[in-house]
Amino acid sequence: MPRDTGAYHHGDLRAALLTEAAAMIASEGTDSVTMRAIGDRVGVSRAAPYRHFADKTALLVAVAAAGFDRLRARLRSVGAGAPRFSVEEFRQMGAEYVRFALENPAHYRLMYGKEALARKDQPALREAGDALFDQLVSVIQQYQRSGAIKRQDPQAQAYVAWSAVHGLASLLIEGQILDTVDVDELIQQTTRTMMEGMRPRRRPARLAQGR
Amino acid sequence: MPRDTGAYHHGDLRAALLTEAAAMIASEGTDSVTMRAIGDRVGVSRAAPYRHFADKTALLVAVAAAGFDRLRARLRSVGAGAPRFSVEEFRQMGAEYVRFALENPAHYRLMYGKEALARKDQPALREAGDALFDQLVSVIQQYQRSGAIKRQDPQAQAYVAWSAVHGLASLLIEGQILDTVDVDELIQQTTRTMMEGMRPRRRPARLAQGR
DNA sequence: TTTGGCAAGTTGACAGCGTCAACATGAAGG
DNA sequence: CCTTCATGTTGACGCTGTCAACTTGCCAAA
Repeated sequence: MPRDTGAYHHGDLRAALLTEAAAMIASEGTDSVTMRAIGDRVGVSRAAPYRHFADKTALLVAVAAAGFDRLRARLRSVGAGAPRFSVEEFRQMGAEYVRFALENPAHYRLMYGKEALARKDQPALREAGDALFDQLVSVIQQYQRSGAIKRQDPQAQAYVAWSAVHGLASLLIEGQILDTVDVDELIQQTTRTMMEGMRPRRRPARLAQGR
Repeated sequence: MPRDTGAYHHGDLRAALLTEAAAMIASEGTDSVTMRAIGDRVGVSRAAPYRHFADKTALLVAVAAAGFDRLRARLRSVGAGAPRFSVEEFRQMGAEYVRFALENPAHYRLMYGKEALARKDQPALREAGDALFDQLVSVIQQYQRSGAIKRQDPQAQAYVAWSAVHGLASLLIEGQILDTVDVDELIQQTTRTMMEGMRPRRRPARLAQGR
């Protein structure tokens, strides 16, 4: 607190860069993040970030990883209104996922965009993404035990559910869905259809699977 | 064929640029497409493309639009093996959609990437995308008449189905899905779950719609 | 208390990028 | 034959990410 002003060494430049980058992404889009611009905003020269990140991609990857953490935390505190392990509660999680994307479109795009291709090289991003996915798998296992959804490979089921909400989020974010449609309604219908498809069939082996 | 060699005027530069851009995208990714590089490949200077496209984005948008056309044509010729309007036929369309994305990852990414945000300004892209969507809606209407899926707002149902396949395609393309999973199996399960959720309930008004 | 080393920040420079203005060329029609 | 104009070229500009070389100031050892 004392010598912050005019301090030659910044204090915690790494954290400041992450915060500022996230702010710029939210307000002006990822393209607005340049090394010069972010340096100016934080009060530092263009090359200073290279002491903390190997290159611009590494900086963006770190921001993306933080996004996964935020999303995960948000999903964990969902379903307060609905009964535990109810179909409704699971639907609410899906809806919350889509809402996160709609509220943070540029950030969401960054999380799944092509920078993410480096995830194999970027352990931070990989771990953050895996943590989110693992949480989904474990939720699904709980729902299977409660009988709300089919007992199948939970990992595969997680991918299916993830596909549904991620697909809807992407289409909405990228402007592929007509402005005339009611977004909340569409979210409801998507999550409901997905749950309907994952629910156990009434009489398992009657004529469900022909041949 | 006669005066192609050394011709000052190129002949059909616009078409050549589209072809070459698509080739570069497929083999080296969209980032490899620079005005200078594509000019070299086609045998023309860096500024020549500006006689045919307002800027680089316009060129990429045109390539993306061509992608929508290809995808649409491909989907139209699906389901030869399965009975008309069968659940299986519809599933095959979804699977084919995902396969297109897997075979043309960079192109698919371009079609739905941020360049697409300009689609409101780019009539060509908008029309190509809308044409694909309209085709999906009309297919859904046919399936509704045949009784294979629920009779609901076909447009909303189209968005739901689209979300499922687009989401799966995106996750696969961006490397979010573990290498250990069987991709074909996952495609099967995703399309099957989606169809299951869209299928009419056995006794329409028994306890399906609570309240 | 002095001093030496090292992490952290700065500046200058470079190549590559998209793009524009000015210029050149050549095919087509009077 | 000459004019016209779409279509190409070249030079230049500002912006980008990044690196090398330099500077600064904190911290620990003597």
